[in-house]
Amino acid sequence: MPELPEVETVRRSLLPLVKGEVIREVRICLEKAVKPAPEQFVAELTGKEIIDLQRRGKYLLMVLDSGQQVAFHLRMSGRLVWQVGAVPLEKHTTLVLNFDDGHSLHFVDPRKFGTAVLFPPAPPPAGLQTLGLEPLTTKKEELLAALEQAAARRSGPVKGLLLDQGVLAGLGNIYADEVLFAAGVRPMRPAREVTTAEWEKIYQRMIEILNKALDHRGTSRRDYVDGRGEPGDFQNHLQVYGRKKEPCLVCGNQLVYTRVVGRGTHYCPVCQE
DNA sequence: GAACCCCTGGTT
DNA sequence: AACCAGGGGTTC
Repeated sequence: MPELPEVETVRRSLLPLVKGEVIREVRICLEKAVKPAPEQFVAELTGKEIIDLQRRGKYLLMVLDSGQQVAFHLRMSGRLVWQVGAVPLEKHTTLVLNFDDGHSLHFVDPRKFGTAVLFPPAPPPAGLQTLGLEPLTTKKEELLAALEQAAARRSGPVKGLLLDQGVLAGLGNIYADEVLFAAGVRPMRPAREVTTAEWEKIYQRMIEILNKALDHRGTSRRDYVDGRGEPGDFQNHLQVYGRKKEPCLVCGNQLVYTRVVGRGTHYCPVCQE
């Protein structure tokens, strides 16, 4: 799915479009995508005005004038796209919000993993409550302390720590590989053996890469587009992700593709140790 | 941790 | 036909 830069790009692109819109009609095409159950979901949303869009980790939070929020999670293949006027529903549409002025917001999700949770009355998604620190807005000292502390009580690979949303909110498989390459740290290195100097470097490279990815409006490999349906551009700037067995752009040696914490993982055996 | 699950669709 | 995929929850 969309990782932090993609979800944030969706948020930024949608906010000026949906802010102030009043929900006239809710169409649920996939019942399991929403909470609470469809009847209550529809009843609670209809007539409400969208007053803000926020982001926490990979969650997009739609704030309503009732004080309620809808927590969208796009998972692997979800897209939230703004539409003007009546358009035929795209295949795999799971949810549509139709607004008073004829505009609408379509949730399209081929793999059907994405969710929209209205809370209250539903409880906030568990993953949202236990979310870790925001990479871009947490103070450096605080974030580094949290990373090192988490690393100290963990036996597994450093990549697993960077992907742990309860520690750090928003990195996914693409950016974890990119950050570790830029920092010169192998993804399978035990987290507790990563030195303070290396954490510092991981932190710096992570900030740079996330900001650059935001500048390029995210990475579009397959499904990802922003709220206007526009793809991002950062796929053209990836250093290792998706380049299995191709030459390293820094040293020319062949990149390695392997499996770490169950995820396909790219790294350079020369540049990363 | 690893293995499997939720799904569809693209690639080998 | 088999395997893979940007996520994450559950179960050993």
